[in-house]
Parts: sequence; C-alpha cells; structure tokens
Amino acid sequence: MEASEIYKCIADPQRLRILNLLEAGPLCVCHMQEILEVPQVKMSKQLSSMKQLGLMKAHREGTWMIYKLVDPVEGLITANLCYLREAACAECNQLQRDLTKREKLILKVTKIENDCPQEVYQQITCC
Amino acid sequence: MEASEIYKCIADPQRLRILNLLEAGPLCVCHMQEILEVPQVKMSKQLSSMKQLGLMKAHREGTWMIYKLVDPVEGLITANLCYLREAACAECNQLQRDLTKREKLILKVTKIENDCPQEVYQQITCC
DNA sequence: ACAGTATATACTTTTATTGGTATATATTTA
DNA sequence: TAAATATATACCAATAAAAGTATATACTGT
Repeated sequence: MEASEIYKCIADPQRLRILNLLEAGPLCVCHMQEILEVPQVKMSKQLSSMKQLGLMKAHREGTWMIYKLVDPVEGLITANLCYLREAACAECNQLQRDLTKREKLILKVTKIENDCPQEVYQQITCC
Repeated sequence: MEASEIYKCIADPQRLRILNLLEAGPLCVCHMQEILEVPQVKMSKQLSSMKQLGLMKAHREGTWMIYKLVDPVEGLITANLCYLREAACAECNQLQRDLTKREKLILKVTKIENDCPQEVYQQITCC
C-alpha cells in the first residue's frame, strides 16, 4: 500500500475519525453513524472505500455489518493516530471526544438485550 | 494548522519529496527541479502552495529563490518523514534516493564558483 | 537598454473527489 | 409473505485539485 494512499485517506477528517474509532475495537455501521453524526450514505461510502484500500474488513451479524481494522493495520496509520491523540488541535480533540462517546454508547447498548452485536459486546466485556 | 491540511499536502508524492529534501537543508528551486526531474511550473506551484500553508518560506538571492522549512516545522511533518525514511516502500526508497541525489548535486555545484547560493553553500560546508 | 536566467502567475482544460437522492439488497420478525 | 431495519450501490450534480501553455516579473551581466 502506497503511503500517499494512506495520507489521502486520513486527509479526510471523517475518515480519520472512523479509523480512530475502529482502532479502539470493532463497531457496526449504525453505531459509528451515531457517534459521528453523519448521514448513512456518506458513512457507507467511506467505509467501503477504506475496505477496498485494505485498511478494514467487515462481516455480517444479523442485519448489522461489523467493521474492524485489518490486523496488523498499516504502521503509518497507527503511528499517526498515536501522534494525534497526544497532540493539541481541533481535530485531535475531536478524536478524543469520539472515543469518549464510543465508551458511553457501548455501555448503553450492552445493557439493552439484542441491541449490540456480539463481537462488540465481547470486546467490551473483556475490557 | 489543521492536521487534515498537512495530510492533504503530503498525500502528494511530489510535495512529500520536496519536504523531505528541505528537511535536510535549504535549496533553491532549480536544484529541487533537477533532483525531482519535474517541470518548472509544477515545482513553482507546489512550492507556493506549501509556502501559503505555512510550511516553508523563501527569500531571494540573486536570481535564485531559496526555500527552507519554517522553524519549527509542524511536528506531524517531522514525525512522518522520520517514519517514512525508516520504512520500506516504493515511495520511501524514493525519498532516500532523493537525499543521495541532493548530496551529489550539492558537492558538484559547490565546486563551481557562483553556481550555488551562499546559503546552500554554507549549509554544506558546515556538515 | 538588452539579452539571459530563474521563478511566478494567469488562464484554461482535464481529471478526481465529494455529496445528495433514490433505489437495491440482505436479514429478521410478525 | 409483508413490513421493518441495516446497509450498499447507482446515478447525477457540484466542487476541488492538477496539469499544461503562455506570459509576466525580477534580477544579473554586457
């Protein structure tokens, strides 16, 4: 994978936010939508472009599609997320807020029976 | 400066190569052109866009324009150059080759009287 | 003042990216 | 089998980014 492809990918704040979320664990599309507050079409298109790039994969669980980063994901991605989480800028703060929002959302959905894909559920209970 | 602006900038291999060169020291436009083998217009436009972004500045020395990175340059730039120089990919090898080419070019021009801007000359003799 | 060299800008065309709307597919539940 | 939910795709319009050609500017040496 070319470095420039990766940079083009993370040059979009929305895509960066998605990568940031998924690095913390798998998520289904609707939950990402809820966290990022972005229309379904846009989310779906961005996910599919990143899947095609080879950064993530997805599998179905009922009507949900669970997305997760490939393992190992490009070091360049990890290195930049790591950098940005420490840095101080508008976009970086957003990444932090997204992670907090993710925590809360997951706590909420894991309490409601059948409202959280098993894979996400497992991921959380082990944390 | 927004992180996404920086990523958009380095998502272009040519611009990344320019940053890589300048991180090693100031250079004039014609020498960068010679190293990257890129048409004058393109080089000039890319430099001016990066100058406007606030990543580099320029000053005139005779007919030459000497470009250098602002000090300090964005940590995100440094971090990524650092990462890429260690990494193994087509683009990363190119960065290495460019640096070698830069060394050779500078050795050549510093031998020819008046064929090297003073600032570049000084930079080299102190290395 | 003139020719030559280095660099920048204006303008136009081409190509790539994004966003929106509508529609399609897959799955579950009643 | 129909309705509901979650997700994906096709299509089109809007924007943005890149590339190319020509021309302008700034400076130097004659």
